[in-house]
Amino acid sequence: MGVTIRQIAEAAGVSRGTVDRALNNRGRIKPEVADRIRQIAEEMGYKPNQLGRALSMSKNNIKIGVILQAAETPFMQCVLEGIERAKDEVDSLGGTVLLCKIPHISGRDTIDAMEHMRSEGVSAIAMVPIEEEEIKAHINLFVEEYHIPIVTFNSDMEDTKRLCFVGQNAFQCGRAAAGLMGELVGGCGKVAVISGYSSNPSLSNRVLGFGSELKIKYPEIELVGPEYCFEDNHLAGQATEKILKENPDLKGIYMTSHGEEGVCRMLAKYGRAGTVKMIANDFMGKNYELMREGSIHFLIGQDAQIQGYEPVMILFRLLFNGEQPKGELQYTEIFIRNEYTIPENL
Amino acid sequence: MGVTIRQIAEAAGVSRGTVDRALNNRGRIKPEVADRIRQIAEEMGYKPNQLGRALSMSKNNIKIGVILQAAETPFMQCVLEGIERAKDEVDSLGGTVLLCKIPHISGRDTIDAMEHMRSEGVSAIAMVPIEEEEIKAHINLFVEEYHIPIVTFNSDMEDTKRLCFVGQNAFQCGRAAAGLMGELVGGCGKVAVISGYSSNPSLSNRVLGFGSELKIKYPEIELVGPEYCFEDNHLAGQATEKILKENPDLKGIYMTSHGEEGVCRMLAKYGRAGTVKMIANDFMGKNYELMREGSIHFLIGQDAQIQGYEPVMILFRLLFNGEQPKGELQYTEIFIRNEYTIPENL
DNA sequence: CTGAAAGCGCTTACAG
DNA sequence: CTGAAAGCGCTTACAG
Repeated sequence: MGVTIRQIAEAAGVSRGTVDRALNNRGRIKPEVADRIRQIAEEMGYKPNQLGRALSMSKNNIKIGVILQAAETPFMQCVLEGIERAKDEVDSLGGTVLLCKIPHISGRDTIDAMEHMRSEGVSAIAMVPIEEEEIKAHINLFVEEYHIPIVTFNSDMEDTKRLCFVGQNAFQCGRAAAGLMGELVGGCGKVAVISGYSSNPSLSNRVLGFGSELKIKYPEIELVGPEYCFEDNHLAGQATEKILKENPDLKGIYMTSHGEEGVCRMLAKYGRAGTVKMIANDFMGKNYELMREGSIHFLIGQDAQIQGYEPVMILFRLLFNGEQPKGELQYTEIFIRNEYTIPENL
Repeated sequence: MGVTIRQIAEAAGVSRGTVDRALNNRGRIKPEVADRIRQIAEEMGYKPNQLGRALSMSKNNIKIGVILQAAETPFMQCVLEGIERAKDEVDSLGGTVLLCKIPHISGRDTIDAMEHMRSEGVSAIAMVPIEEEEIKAHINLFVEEYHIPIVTFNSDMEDTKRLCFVGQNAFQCGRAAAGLMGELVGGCGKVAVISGYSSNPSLSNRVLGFGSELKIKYPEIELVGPEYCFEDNHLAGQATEKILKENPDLKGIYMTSHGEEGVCRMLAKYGRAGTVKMIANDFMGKNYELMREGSIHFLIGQDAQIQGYEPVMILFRLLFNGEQPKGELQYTEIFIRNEYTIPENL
């Protein structure tokens, strides 16, 4: 066990309260005394016990709000697991997490949720933002007027006063896919991209990263598409069929969004599953299965749980210890998996 | 804030001590009373506050010993960071971690360290074992006679009474490399393996996994080697030269151990860097650099920090909460990285 | 079998 | 500017 505040108090011949004031710069203490106490603490190798600290501070009840968008999707379900993990941790440290799940995507609901959280007295908010001016203004309002710090996750909102962002670097994700695809097809031939929505910034950035890196590193690869499938298997299948018909010599497909199953089914129908190299995103749905059977060659993914866990913990550490986040952009790791590196518990 | 033991005591009309006895099955309580209290706790949604628990239990001072082997190597330095992280966490929860670094590899020193830890009164040990009968016997002695649970990490010691193992599944790691190599070389041609020591089980398992999976999935690939380089760059270069001379049509090299730089230098000398596809292990030394410059195509690695962190925390959770580890073999994730997925802080 | 009390290390009004 | 005391939620001897 370490040195305690009581031992320092005894060594310095003062009360514990005085030691506390000295060590935590709370003022209302004679500077010389404070200096002397700090020195003694230093000499004795004092390290504050977080347990005592947390228990004693749990009266203050740090309350953190979380707003999740599109909460029904499989990906967000994983993010949710991370949020729950953070919630348990915060709970066990005497804080509270207030969670608001918005089933689909709604700017109106988001603003309502923010206001609700404010009325509940949260001291900070972690949220998935939406590209709307009103939301942007609201984030700035909360941060500047109400002094409620905000962390964005999953999607960023760059030109706001948000504290930081936790999520994937989608452009880099696309580049990683390009690096893989280039090697898979031997650096030449036709490669197609199928994406979800042209309006979704994450997906667009994957497309952009993929295309630009192919052009730089594998100039002999010809890019087909992007086609859009609206994250729908049937439409993804149709897009695949169209691509296959127009490009019988197709060597690879990069799928930025959901709809993988539709693509694989169509490839199978044309007897091309496994020979057309396929790279997809995220470790959800049937993706592992499709990889095991050889239709998908690589999966690129993110640790969805971390996206839920970190934003909450960043805010907790800020409120509890005054610890600032490490950086404004906290990109999650980009995982590459092949059929041999599928985690066992799935 | 959650429900407290005091609220339950009031609701049940008993003392807090009685609630504690009921909820933690400490006995010395009338069964009916215990049942009723448990039911009330359930109804009120009681979740014990870890903070109060930990603070109160910090009198007992849980002490965990860690024995690190070959502590001077870069890999173990990363493992060490994980140990330090766990140590901080354990400290802040009122426990103690006693660390013993053995600079090289020594069975004698390992046993001395174990005895030292016992004399210091540790309640559990996390250690890197060595393939020696004496160590094996000592592990069993500690577990069975002294009731000091032991977790092995990095290397396992399967036929002992150790609680569990945290580390890489080396065979699977080799298979993952085979899957990558197969795609890199287009499923045919000559591929070589260079390893470190034939006596090291982890390295041998990588070689085995690589070879066996190539045979199954890419029967048209011809395997050259393994050659051994004793983790030395110069010897690795010589091995590479020999392989290149004997196999001018070589398409790929899988390097199971250190010595990557020597291989890459020799490939460059023969003008084959980048065209001979190379896969190496671990995110240390110059590996990222070699990947950025295109000499290494994929790196397979493990989260070294986790190997230090988890064993300590597994033991802490066991001693503090009575929580059993999830399984006997806790394989760390096998990471695949290409030049686009190099973490930013490196 | 049960309760009252002390204690873990820290923070925080309150009194002076 | 400083101290004495109460309290955070739990556990643990001790007394009965």
